[in-house]
Amino acid sequence: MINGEEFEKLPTKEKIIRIAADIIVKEGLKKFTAKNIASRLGMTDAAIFKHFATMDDIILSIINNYVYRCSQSAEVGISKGKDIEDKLRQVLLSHIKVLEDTKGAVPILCFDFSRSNNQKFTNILHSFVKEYKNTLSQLFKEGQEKGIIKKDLDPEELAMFFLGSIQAKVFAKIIEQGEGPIIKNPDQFINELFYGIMEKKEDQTSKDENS
Amino acid sequence: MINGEEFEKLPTKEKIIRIAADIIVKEGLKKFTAKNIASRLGMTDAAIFKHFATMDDIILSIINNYVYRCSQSAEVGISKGKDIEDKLRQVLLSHIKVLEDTKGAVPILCFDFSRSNNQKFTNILHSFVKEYKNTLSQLFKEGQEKGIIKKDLDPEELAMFFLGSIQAKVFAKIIEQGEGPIIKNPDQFINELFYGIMEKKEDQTSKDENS
DNA sequence: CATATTGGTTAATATTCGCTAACTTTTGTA
DNA sequence: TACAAAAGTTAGCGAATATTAACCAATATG
Repeated sequence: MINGEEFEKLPTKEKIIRIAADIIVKEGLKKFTAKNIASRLGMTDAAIFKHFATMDDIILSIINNYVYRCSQSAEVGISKGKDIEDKLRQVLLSHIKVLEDTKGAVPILCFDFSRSNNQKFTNILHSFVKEYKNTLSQLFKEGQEKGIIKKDLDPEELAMFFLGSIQAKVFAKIIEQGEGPIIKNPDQFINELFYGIMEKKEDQTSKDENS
Repeated sequence: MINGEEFEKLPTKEKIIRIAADIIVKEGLKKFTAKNIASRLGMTDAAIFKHFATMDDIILSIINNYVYRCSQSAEVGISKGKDIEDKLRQVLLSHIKVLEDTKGAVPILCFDFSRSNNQKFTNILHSFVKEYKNTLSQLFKEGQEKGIIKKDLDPEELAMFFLGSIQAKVFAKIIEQGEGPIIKNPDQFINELFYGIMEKKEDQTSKDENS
């Protein structure tokens, strides 16, 4: 279902979170019910409420869980990177890693809950997107100051373009109901993203962007 | 609500379709109920079933209605365009027009119903995406043959990239809950899409014999 | 004018959902 | 070992949902 051996070892509460996310990702919010979650666990729906007070609490856990991992991955990426371009690359690679790990849950949840009228969810998600956008656009700004990123681009729009491109990949996978990873070749994907925004380096052109 | 004067003149059946689409786009599938639709029309929920046998039939109407417009827009674009690049540009411009007209309904419906387990919906949507993808990738192929599009790019992936980029814009608008158009500057948007894929034109009189 | 159709109502049905209560089993630990 | 807490069960409540039936008013059409 989600992993197999590893999954079985998890405490029920964690299993519920993962199954719930899986249901929302693969079947949509309408199928996110106590009964559906419980049946995948071989339990009755009532047992769910021994672990979560309400169904909304499950959603909150999913959001916090995944949003947290995604935010963390950005910090890790920045600390790992040697220069601006490398930092950006690391942030994106980490992001893609979480993305694959969670099967695209974050963008899908953002999309679904942005349309729910539940203020609690949308607030968390909006501040996540905002924060993440700031992180990226800060890197873009620094890159522009150092002359490696084109100066005529708006950092904020660039950040949304990056987030949007990732969402686009998730979208494509869901539409095509593909089985493999969301982004097949992360390095190539990042190169394509960078292609339009990086200032051309005249010297030492070692272009590895062939497909 | 949707337009005002014009809207009032529509037959109830058409009103139901538009309101239903609006609800799904703005509030998600979970809020798509007979009662919600009816209340916006000042009717009771039972009246809905005088116009549609089942709720699924409403969804089918929405999908067919919007998908048809989207497909048509592609044909119009191709017939309008003078050369490959122009055809592509026209197709995208037409697509964006429908997109704005329907407030992003098509990509959202594709996304939502791809995750519904209703085979009827997904079949229609998948064949739409497939067809639309073919239309675009055919244009890309021709463009590659004529040497105006980079030859190392896979036409099918390119097509999905285009569709994905549009979806990303819809995504961005929903996340940011913006009020204006989904794509503020269509020409600029298309230029950005083209930037990475078009063969650089050094000058008009290149050694290319296809000119 | 007569009347059949259209489009609306209220009331009811079966089903599903979130959630609780009461009870039982499992399990960690004093 | 004793026993309280944790984690399950069944049964059921109240609300919401899709859909239908029975009824009624307007309206198009013969």
